[in-house]
Amino acid sequence: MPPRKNSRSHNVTILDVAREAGVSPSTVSRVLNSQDHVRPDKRARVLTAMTRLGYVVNQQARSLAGGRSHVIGLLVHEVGVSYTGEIIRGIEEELVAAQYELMLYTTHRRKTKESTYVATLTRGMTDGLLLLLPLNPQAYLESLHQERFPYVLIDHQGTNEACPAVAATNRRGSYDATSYLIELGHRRIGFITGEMRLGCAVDRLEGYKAALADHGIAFDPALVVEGHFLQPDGYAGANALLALPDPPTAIFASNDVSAFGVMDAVRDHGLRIPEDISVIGFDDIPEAAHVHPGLTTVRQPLEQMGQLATRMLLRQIKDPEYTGERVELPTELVIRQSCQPPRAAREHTTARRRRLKEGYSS
Amino acid sequence: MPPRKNSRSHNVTILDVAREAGVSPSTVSRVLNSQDHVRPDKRARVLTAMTRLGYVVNQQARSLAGGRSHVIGLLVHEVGVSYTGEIIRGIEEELVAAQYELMLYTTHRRKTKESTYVATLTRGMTDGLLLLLPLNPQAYLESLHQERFPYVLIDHQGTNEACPAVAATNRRGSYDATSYLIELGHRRIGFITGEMRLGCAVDRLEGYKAALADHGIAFDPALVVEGHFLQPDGYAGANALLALPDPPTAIFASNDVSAFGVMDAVRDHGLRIPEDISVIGFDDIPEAAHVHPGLTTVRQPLEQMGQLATRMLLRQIKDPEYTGERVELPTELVIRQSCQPPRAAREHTTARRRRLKEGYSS
DNA sequence: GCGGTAACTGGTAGCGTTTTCAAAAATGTT
DNA sequence: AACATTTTTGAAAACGCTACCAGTTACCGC
Repeated sequence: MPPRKNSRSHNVTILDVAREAGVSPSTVSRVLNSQDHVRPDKRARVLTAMTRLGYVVNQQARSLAGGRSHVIGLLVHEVGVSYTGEIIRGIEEELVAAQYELMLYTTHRRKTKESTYVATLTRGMTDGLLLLLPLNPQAYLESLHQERFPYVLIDHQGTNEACPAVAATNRRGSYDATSYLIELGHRRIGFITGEMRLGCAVDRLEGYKAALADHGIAFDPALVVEGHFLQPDGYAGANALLALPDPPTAIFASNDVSAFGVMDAVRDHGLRIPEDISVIGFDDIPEAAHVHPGLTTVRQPLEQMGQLATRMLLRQIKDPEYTGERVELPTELVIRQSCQPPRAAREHTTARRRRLKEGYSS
Repeated sequence: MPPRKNSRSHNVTILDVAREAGVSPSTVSRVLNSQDHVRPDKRARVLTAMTRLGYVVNQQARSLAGGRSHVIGLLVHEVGVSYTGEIIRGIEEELVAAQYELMLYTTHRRKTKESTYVATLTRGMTDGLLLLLPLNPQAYLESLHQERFPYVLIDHQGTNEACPAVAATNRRGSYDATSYLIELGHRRIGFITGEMRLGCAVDRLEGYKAALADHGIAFDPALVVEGHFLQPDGYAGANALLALPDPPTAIFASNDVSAFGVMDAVRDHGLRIPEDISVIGFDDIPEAAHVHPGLTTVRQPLEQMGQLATRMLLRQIKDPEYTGERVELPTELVIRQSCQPPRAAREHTTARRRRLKEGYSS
């Protein structure tokens, strides 16, 4: 007697479909995988039989039999931030079109040996892996590579150029934002870095420096504060910058979330945005448009990045010969209301002094 | 000749482990599933053989053979908001302990017939389903129920009391928050609702009304503005409330995100929080603590809710007899800096008038 | 020591697919 | 009409594991 999974009634299998349609299981399988070499009339018979019986393919069996599992894995550090959400949206869009499912792996929870970890991911469960902004991917990247397991990095500047990856033009975006502030007339521009272990954070700092240099403005290390892409970092950083003897007239935060922290700090000092201090961010997460004043920021095409990465991964899965390359998507300066030219030197200082005093006394 | 999956070398299976350890495949399987009835020495031999060979279990085969798939599905409306993120964190914690994996399904992307959809979910891929704040779950809830497929609702007030679900004491939390404001001395309290198709939003409005009634304050429909849990809703709602001839002295937003919108609007009116207007939220997402002033809010134990739901689901999977019940976790008022007593009537109005004028003129 | 029970162990038949491989049918060619 | 191709088809063997069924061994009380 065949063991039943549960007490549940017998699942309909391709055998049932085959019987119903009067063909062999092989033919049903061929129809399922939309292969050629099936006569149109039989294909139609199979299709109707499938709908009549309410057949649903069993992925487990399919993948065990040597097919693909039709699942890809997403390795992500933190879910629940807009940045991740936007990218996942892009991934899902592409996946649903390709009839693939998404397996979520969060890195912070893992304590097992990396090697085993990758093996687990690799073995059967998924056909490929998307690595979203990994902090230290060297460990598994190597195993992945030598196992020739399909993967794509998202938003990571690998040391290895050969890695299939998609990212945004971080350096360029940062350069543009800084130039924009300079062209508005700002000369002292504060900068709050991101998590400097991440290549994108380094690139953004470099873009800032390059823009300064190209416009003949000396780089002042006092204007750079280290952060980690978090709101409190922006808050603390801005506080430090505003306490400077000669504070900046604009602050560039390495991502929108920390820019929100900056905005809070600026307001806590009794200063107004953009009248007293201009603030600019990076990412263009949805909140940037919802905040008041609207945050001027550098748009990363997050959703598009997710889509592209997924397409690259799926292509790798289909065609083992294809090894994706590194792609950079263009950033774009999104101008909202959080920046304006600084006040003329004299008027500026007096007005700010007055306002600072007011702010502190309240 | 056995067909090879790829050109990859032969995967190590339990047969290899069995040979290496000098036992039968059955014994290896028993060790894998940590069943009893295996002598310690053999178990040890198997374990060492497994590590020596670098064995990794093949989940597909395992589940196909009638075991569990060791995967649960999470049906979620929107990923990338803190609310979801916190809950997922809780889910993951529980899952990693139980050696389960997480499959992510986002609802918005689906256009297929519900019935097929559930069947797909049900068939093989996952052992159970977590439904996070589903908008209209009736469709699949029914099929799920009659298929006796394990599932747990998170943060949803089903019409059916029998549904296994975990939620927070929304009504009570809202009652507490409103009472707190009343006890501070507020009499006119604005309320911004959440998405009213969701039970939790309805409950929160009810809690607000109940607190008002219990304190002998007449309910004024003019003070209630409908929102959908989004930041712009809070902004627009607060603007509407502040434009009232007799504006509220405090605003209660149905979730933190819309409370942030309220804070923006209040500031745009040149008013200060909490001196001129008190603001209170609901959820206690991480940002609530990072914003300035810190947002007083009603804490939902989101992470804990995720954990509990997962535990309930896993228990259902293990024990088909067990049908989870509805559980409500207690909310807690988290007092930060965004509320204070309203100014005494006279001083209050003059001060606000002055400030309003200032705000508008700038 | 002996039957009886309980703890172990191995053999093997599936689970539902895909994938050869070869046979059968259809098509084209002279 | 006979032959050479090319499409279509079906049978059957995996894929790696679990679950059932016997068969072994170990333990216990007499």
